Amino acid sequence: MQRWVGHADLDAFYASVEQRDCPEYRDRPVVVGAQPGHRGVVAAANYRARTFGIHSAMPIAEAYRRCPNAVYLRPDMDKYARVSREIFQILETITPVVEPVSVDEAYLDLTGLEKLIGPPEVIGSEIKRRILEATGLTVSVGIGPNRLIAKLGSEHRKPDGLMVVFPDQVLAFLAPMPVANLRGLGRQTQKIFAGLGIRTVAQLRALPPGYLEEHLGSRAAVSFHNQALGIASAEVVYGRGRKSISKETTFEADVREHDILQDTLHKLAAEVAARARREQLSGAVVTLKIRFTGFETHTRQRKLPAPTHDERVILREAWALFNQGNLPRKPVRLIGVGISDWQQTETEPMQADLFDQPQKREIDDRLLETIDKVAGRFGKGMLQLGCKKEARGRDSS
DNA sequence: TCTGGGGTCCTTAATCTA
DNA sequence: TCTGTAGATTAAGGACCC
Repeated sequence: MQRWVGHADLDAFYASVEQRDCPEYRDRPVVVGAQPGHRGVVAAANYRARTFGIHSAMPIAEAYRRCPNAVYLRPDMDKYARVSREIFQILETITPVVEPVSVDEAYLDLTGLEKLIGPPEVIGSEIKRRILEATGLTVSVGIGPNRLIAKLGSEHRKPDGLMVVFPDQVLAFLAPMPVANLRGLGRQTQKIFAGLGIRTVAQLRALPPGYLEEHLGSRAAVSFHNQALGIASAEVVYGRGRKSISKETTFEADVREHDILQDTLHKLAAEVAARARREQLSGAVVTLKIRFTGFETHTRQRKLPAPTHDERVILREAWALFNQGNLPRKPVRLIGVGISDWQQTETEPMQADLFDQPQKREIDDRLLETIDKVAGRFGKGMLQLGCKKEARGRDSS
């Protein structure tokens, strides 16, 4: 059976949501990101703003220079997350196998849907129609025999595009593309390719095997060589879990004072811990990220004897990493903290700040009551089976 | 010149362990 | 018991993505 992978990518997502919600922004350049006059970059720019040369990751001061008349908005991440959830629900009406990449992007396994919905173009149109009708937002869709082709397809016809690449069209589709379009090829690698005089995928494909390896190492060489031939994974992973939670902040002006740094770290640790508790995750590795004056960035991490989602533990470890003595003594531009390396705890520690003693007793009593009922109904064997299944981790359970 | 925030994955080196 | 070594784990940094 022919494998079909879809890639759906919302157009200028943050800016489009703001424009949809505020009709007076229609026909105006909209830039979502930092406020002009502050430190920060562009998170999203609508297509009108892009005609001024504004693009995401551009310093906000530069964007303002190019277009002082644009609408400048701070991101409203909660709102985008709500819209995103709505969109993912719509995607799941097409296929249950949806792999989110970010808030505005997902891969879909469309294999075998031809009999149900129709040929790939019809499936793509249906995705676009359902999202537009329900949310008022446009999406670009690429469909191809694997993830790479699907992704390049959705990029190819942006905005509001639909592109289907059949297996026998893959090589011709890729050939004229700039190598910069390939996955995992950023600024550094582009410099190397430019130095070698390679601009297009066709040129890359024509290189003798081994040549790339000398300049990029074996792993990257194999990856780019395969991509040039259109060879990539067609696997779409449903419900891929996150691997870390982190929170960081850049100061308006660089900071020397330890009390400000510690206070900030405390707030960040509390947010990380709260998010971890909400998602029922405990991490055994705490990471401190710190950026000094001059953009010099360091990370320090430490593995804990037991996983945690307790802000006090996260703060204590992060502060200890900061004071280890192996970091420069310079003013701090950015500070951040994260946890990772999820591990199943035998018994989740109950948060002292969430429940008082009588509440804890009540919860314990009700828990024991429930266990008795379940054990009575299904027998101990079933109860143990349930516990084991749970212990395998939240993804599999 | 100016470079946010939240992530993933890879490479390399040091350290631990069998 | 000592020593050398291979493989696993940990830690740090960097490239890349959205």
